[in-house]
Amino acid sequence: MAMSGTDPSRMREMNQLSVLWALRGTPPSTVTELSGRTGLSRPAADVLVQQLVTDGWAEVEEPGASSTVGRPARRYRFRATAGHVLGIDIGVHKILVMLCDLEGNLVQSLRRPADPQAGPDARLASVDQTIDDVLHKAGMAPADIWAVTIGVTGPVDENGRTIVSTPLPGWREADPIAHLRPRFTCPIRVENDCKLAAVAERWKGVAQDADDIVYLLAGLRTGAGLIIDGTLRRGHGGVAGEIGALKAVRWLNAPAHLSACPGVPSGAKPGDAAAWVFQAAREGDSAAKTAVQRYIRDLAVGVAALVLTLDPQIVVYGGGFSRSADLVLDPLRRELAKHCLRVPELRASTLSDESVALGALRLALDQVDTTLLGSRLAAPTAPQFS
Amino acid sequence: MAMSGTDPSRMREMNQLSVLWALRGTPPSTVTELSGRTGLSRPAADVLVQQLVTDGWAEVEEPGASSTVGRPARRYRFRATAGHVLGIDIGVHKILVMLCDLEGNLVQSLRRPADPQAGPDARLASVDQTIDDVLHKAGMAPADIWAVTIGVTGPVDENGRTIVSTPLPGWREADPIAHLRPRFTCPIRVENDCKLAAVAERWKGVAQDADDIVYLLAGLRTGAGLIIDGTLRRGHGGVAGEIGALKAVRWLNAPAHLSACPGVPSGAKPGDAAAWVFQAAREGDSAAKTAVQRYIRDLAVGVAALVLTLDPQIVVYGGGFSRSADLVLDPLRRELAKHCLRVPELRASTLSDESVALGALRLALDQVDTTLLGSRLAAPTAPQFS
DNA sequence: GGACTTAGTAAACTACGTAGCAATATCTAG
DNA sequence: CTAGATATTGCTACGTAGTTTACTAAGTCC
Repeated sequence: MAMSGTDPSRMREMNQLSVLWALRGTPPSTVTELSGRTGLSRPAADVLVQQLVTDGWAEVEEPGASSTVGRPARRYRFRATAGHVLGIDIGVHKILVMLCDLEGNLVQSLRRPADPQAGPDARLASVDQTIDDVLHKAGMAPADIWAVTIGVTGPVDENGRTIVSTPLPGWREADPIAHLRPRFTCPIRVENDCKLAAVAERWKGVAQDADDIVYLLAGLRTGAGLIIDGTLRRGHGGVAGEIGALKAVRWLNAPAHLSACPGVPSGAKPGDAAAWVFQAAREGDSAAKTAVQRYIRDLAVGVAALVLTLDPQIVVYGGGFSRSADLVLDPLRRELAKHCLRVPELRASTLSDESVALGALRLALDQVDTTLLGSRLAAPTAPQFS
Repeated sequence: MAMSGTDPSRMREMNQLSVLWALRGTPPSTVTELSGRTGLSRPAADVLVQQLVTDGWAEVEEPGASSTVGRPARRYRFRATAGHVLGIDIGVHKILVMLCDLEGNLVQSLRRPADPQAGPDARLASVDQTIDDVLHKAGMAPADIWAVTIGVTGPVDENGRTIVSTPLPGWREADPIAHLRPRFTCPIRVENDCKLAAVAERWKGVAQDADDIVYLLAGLRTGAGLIIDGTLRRGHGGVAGEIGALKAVRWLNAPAHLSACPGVPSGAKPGDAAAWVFQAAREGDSAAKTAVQRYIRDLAVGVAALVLTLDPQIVVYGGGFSRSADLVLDPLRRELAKHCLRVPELRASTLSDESVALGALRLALDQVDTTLLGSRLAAPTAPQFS
């Protein structure tokens, strides 16, 4: 709560930021609209937005055919293409790189299959290649990128290194930030995939209306991401949400109920096996129904621990298994009712497997917002370092 | 992140607030010091602080014998006695009312024993009496009170009513805010005792340096209060931290290990029994040592669930049993190491059983800060309503 | 008495708000 | 179909508020 004194030039800076924020996320606006949205007078909004245009933050749209009475108004819009950010999902089976502008409009997206056995060097080389392709197709250079966020499985420390365990072979030796640092001058951040998916769900998914969210990444591995008071929570050491590590919470075994179900086609990959069980349960196979029930019962204990701890508004069921949410949501809700004092709303994710990369984009955009548009308005160029 | 436009008069208001915040929590300051602390020029700080004096927010201290070279400076100080707040702990066995000024200096404190069997009406009548006594001894009227916060056991909803269960007989029927509303015009708030104790620990206890805290109220009942990113978290429905409700977390049974210990003097009250067991364990009694060990083992599961979920910086061991922290902390740390990915710092509370009332004071002060000293500077009088 | 610090005051600068006027379009009446 | 009324934008001039800078006066210690 430490406040600091203000002088006229700072006031102007704040008002300029105010106009900039009023410009963002809206259709091209007239000066009068900006004046109304910021609470500033029309002349003030006018000079401020013109300054934004000369600075490169905004663009003018000369009046065309007007639809209403009165002189047609010149319109201004946020120059979202002044900068771009990258969101990267480094998964076991795929690498996904997304590129969007400052308003979050997707510009380019590229997916490459990855060898599950590949070591960190090979995997990072593949990431490099995918980034190159995306930048090339978008006609951009690394210097045009203002922020990069990378999602990986497993807990991540503040330096972007994976700490405990991860299904990516040898990944604990990898240092993705050091690897990318020579190519990018902008901030680079690495974050856990569950946490990024949670962020994506609040940005473009089913949790846009909530500030307290527990996100479940349900698949062959189970994980969680927490958003509290609208902010992604990493915890003091970056391992918030890792309730699955508790022995009483059998998240490691929960998906095993599915692959152990009798009747699964022999030789099926674990992911396919789970899909088969869900489908069989949907068609009435009693063994499959039992397996799903056991899976949900084990899953519910961990969810209940998260819910009892945080009392969130929504629990989002995401990840690979969210395709089978129709089978899971109602029984899970019933299980939660047994454990919890107050059962939160339960929703199924509608984002596909792009959620991690989407969340990475959002975090990169947040980085830009705080660095360039936070309390000081900087020039519209790539910020340096991290 | 919605910013709003500013004009010169608002700028002055902000600067006045800035000076006020620079004045608080420091010894009486000269204008030059204020100027340095706020970043404002000396003349600006001068007129602003003089305005604060005429408004009643600050007091002048005419220069006495100066200790340094140069003309002795007039000093200004925050008028902490402009308003006061009440912090009330309604417990099973006691009622504690504390009164402090706007800087948190304790003015008056009064404790009354309470009948554990007393119903809500009798208990609230006793609260009324204690409030009256405190106000009388301090020479104040209810109108001098700017905020009231009450702590009770059990989960509390946003209207101050106890939701689920509570050891206070019949308390679910009680409506403390409605009861006190006729006497006070200021905001009244009711909060769970664990949450308040957590706040107290960060204010005056062992967790002043941390922003992510799990507070453990360990006694005959076990509870938790969470502070995340420096803010007390209630959860969406006010039941955050109630991990003890999970069946896999046997917090309800954990203290029973102590009272069930063989050798406990028959007829001892549960609290005395626990104290006896701790003392016996300290003296080497093996049965007592086993009982303590079992207690800690059960306690640790719930703590681990909280820690794995939130990854806090510190866990504070508070409540009635914190007197025996010497026996608990090390074994608890070892248990946590078995469960957790990262073991946070474990500290024993040093606040006595005043922690709930202290936390209530702090929350009431926070209320005053946001209402009167938040974004607008109001006149120094009691705020209205809640 | 000199050095150092604070207190108080006047002038200059900056930024916003209001008022007013010209420009540009649509609507309506004859 | 044309001309006036109406409405909205674009722009400039002026007044107000607040801060900074600069300067003078005042008080204490060495």
